[in-house]
Amino acid sequence: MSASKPTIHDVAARAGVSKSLVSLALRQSPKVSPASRAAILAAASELGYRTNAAARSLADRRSRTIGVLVLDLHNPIFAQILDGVQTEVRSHGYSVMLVTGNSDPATEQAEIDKLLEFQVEGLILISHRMSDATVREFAREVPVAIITRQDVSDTNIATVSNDDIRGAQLAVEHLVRLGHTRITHISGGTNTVAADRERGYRIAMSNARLDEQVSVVAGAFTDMGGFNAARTALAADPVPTALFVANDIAAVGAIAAIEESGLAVPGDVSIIGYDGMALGALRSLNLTTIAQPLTEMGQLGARALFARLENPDEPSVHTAMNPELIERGTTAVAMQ
Amino acid sequence: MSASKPTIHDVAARAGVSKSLVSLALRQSPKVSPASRAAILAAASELGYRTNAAARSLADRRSRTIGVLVLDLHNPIFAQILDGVQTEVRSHGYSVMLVTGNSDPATEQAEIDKLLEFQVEGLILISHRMSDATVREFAREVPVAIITRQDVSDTNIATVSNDDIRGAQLAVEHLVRLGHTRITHISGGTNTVAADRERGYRIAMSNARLDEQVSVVAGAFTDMGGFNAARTALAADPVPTALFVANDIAAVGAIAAIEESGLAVPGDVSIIGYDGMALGALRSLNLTTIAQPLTEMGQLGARALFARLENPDEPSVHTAMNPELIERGTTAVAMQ
DNA sequence: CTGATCTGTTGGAACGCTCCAATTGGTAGT
DNA sequence: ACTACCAATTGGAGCGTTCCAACAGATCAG
Repeated sequence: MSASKPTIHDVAARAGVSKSLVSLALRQSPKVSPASRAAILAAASELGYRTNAAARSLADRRSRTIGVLVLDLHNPIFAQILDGVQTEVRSHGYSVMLVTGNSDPATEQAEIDKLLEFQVEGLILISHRMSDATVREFAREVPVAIITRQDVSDTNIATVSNDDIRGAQLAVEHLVRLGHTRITHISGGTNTVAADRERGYRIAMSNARLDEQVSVVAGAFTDMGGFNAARTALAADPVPTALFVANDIAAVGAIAAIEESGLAVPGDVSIIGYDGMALGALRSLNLTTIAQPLTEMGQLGARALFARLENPDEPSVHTAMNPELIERGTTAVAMQ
Repeated sequence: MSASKPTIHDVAARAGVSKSLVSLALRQSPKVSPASRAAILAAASELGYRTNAAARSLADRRSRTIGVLVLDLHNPIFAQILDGVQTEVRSHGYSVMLVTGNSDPATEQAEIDKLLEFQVEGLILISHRMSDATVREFAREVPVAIITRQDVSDTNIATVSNDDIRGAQLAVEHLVRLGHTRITHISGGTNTVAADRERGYRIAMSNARLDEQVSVVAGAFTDMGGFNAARTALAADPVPTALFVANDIAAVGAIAAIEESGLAVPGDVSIIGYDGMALGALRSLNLTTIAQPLTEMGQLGARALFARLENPDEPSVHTAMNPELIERGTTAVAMQ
């Protein structure tokens, strides 16, 4: 009856059995007699016993835990991806240890170092800002799955992504079909996803023989990033008639900038985003976008990780999902 | 040179010292000679050594980790609160272990059980759906801080909240000032926060001698919850001229419902939300709301937890922040 | 009634670390 | 030269588990 937490020994003493039998009973071993089992369970609950995960993972040499890094909790699309990840991880009897590095590479790396110290058995990166070399370094210690990236190739890294280049082309093609020519791209910064989307924009513009209209304004994957970049874009002469914004959150910011400048969406300026975030579907936003199957991607990422965890010889898979145009209310036929 | 992870022994062998000295050196003890320190650091990095957190926390009998439960990652206000929590926790040299129970009490409880097995030294609940009894049970094991609730009183539970009743009154008073009388409340469900906001609504309506106009439609703290409830509210005859929606996310959904029914915001119907989420500030939403100092609340919650961690005799504090009206574009003078 | 087999149970070793008391080799004070 | 002290280092015990080999006690075949 010490003041500190009860251990397996305390339970054993109270139930009148050995610590080994308690250990067995607590893990539902079939070789414990019903009588002992009942006594042990009763003793455990009377004492408020809780198994010490640190001790267990030490003795067991496995933590049954997956580390998950999320780029940015402020963007709700990551919650959607996380839904898929959590479901899958839990179904395998593992726990998720979730961290975020606030889009900062150094913080991300520090957080992952911590996860590794906690002996996570695998790592899922839901977007990140670290260098490929850094990620490969981690992949030497545990299997890694990257969601939202397909460019890293390594035997111990699985990826799930959508084809951002193709998706961006879909966006531009949609605008071109509506008669737009002055289509400005608001980029998502200097990361690889943003780079791919910009590249898709350039390819599509070129395909449409609009090379001379190509115009890219540096933005970011945040609402303020989209807001500020849209302001810059609107200062151009002539004003663009359409904006392809690198992601949905930034697109919401861009809409704000347009409306603030006295122009209407989509009357004066059409807007198309990227991601397919749930919020964009609401009629008050009603955002035309290129959607990725977010939750499914989360699930597939986790599944790919467990495939390697269960069979380390299996090669890492790289899954590419199809981006899909969702036409809603922020794009319309070009005015002139 | 075994295949598995290097331990402190491997480092010791390689550096030609004892494991104890390695342990000391790795924890920056001043009593290690510069020469030994250098040799040890070199050996550690050559081997790719990483300290095993499970072993450390077992031996140390402390994990230097705080468990954080978030109600719902889909609502970006929790990311704002989390920012404050993370900053504060890190500044104390602790790590955050983040989980979410998807607004489901049973899942929340299971996740917290896991956190406790990992020997977290404290618990921060950023909103939750568990019963007070359950939370008190946890509080018997570790100090707890609840953010966004003030009703639980227990020596081992600190709370940080805003005065939801007062905030709701502010919202209604604002609408009344604008000349509204048919003010419908869209509630946030059956949790205590929603109950307080509804109570504030009723008090304010009564104070304004609008008892007969009181009308509450059951909603939820989600965009779809707000959307569906607003539809119901708009089916009333006469149609309300203003909606006080229980939180911002639901308010965004409510705006969608209003616009879909052919009415204008704020021309036909005024809307005011609650929370002060960052997204609402964008001109495209431009949501009038009652704001809480979210990030600050996160920080204060964590700070209150550490106060008790560092000095267990200190009584738990209950901090109430002031809610504040932020008048933006979704509320206007009543039409008639 | 004996030996084999099975069921339930047990103590000890190990997991990788930290802490502590003890030890070594100087260096300084008298 | 002897004690005293200090700085640097060490082995061992212990943290709360799990695993394993070993062991009692029943049961059963011959």
